[in-house]
Amino acid sequence: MHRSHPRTKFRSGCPLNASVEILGDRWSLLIIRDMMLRGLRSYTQFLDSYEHIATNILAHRLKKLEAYGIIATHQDPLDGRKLIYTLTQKGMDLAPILTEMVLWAAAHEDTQNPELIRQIKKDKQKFIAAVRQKWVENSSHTD
Amino acid sequence: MHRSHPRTKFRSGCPLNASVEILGDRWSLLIIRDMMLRGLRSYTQFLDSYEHIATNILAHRLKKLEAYGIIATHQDPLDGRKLIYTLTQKGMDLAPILTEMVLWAAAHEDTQNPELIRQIKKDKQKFIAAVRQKWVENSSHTD
DNA sequence: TCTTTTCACTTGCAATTAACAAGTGATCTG
DNA sequence: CAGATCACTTGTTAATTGCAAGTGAAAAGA
Repeated sequence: MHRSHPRTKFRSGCPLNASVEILGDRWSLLIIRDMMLRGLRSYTQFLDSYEHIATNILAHRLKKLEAYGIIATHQDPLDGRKLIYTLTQKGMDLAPILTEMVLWAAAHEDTQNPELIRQIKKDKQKFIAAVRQKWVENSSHTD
Repeated sequence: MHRSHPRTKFRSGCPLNASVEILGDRWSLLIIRDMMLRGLRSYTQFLDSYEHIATNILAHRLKKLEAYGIIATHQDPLDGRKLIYTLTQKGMDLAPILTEMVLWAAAHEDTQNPELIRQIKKDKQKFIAAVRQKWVENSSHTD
């Protein structure tokens, strides 16, 4: 493991295509949401999240996200069984994408969490800054 | 066809989850990019695009995007064989998401199209406004 | 007019990926 | 030291994707 980068090249050089190849599936962004907005950090926490990802898919996605440098894995110093997953800087830089995706769905689909939407609409940049600040405070970013 | 909405409900009420369920695959956003940034409007044009989508997948994606109200389909008045695919307002509202995805990949992956990236970085809002203006001018939005 | 080409697909099949259920080994807790 | 918890792995089945070929309607060319 701990490949710094996957071996396959992208289908094209288009930056949007790169994003789609890295993030374009039904689970990756939800794992990142759980880390970024809900502060989740462990395998079982992700398993127990709203949408109920299958355990083998979760394992694969965590490996992929780590391979792309979006998350980092550390051992819990207090519990030898536990692993702690954290967002890297690259992972935190996904905040604007998640934010825009929340706004789009809130505007065009029937969704919940009006408080989150209200907060983002009120001041988008402030929201992103607050999320980033929380990450700076909580993380041991040795990555 | 022409269902106004797919019958299945989302896995959760989270707005990000809705976006992921609608857009989270390896092709949808690329079709939207081709329409939004490259002005493509027909089936064969999408087939011939950079990443070479398979024809059956393209047909499925177009149906899905239409079912979600992201694109609209019209007959070409000058050619009975041709169908013209256009973005709806809901589809145009994806511009900020695409823009942020381009910026993220440009910052963290090895990508091409530096001119596009320069333009977006220079003034993001102006870029989005220009894309939207082009759509207003070119589209027959009877949707 | 009649053949060929273009257009938007569909169909069939193989390969890949996702989802579900159960199990594993290391570690911790009571 | 028994049972629970942790982060997974290992089957197996279902669904999706990708590839190649084909189809029917409409247009263009000879």
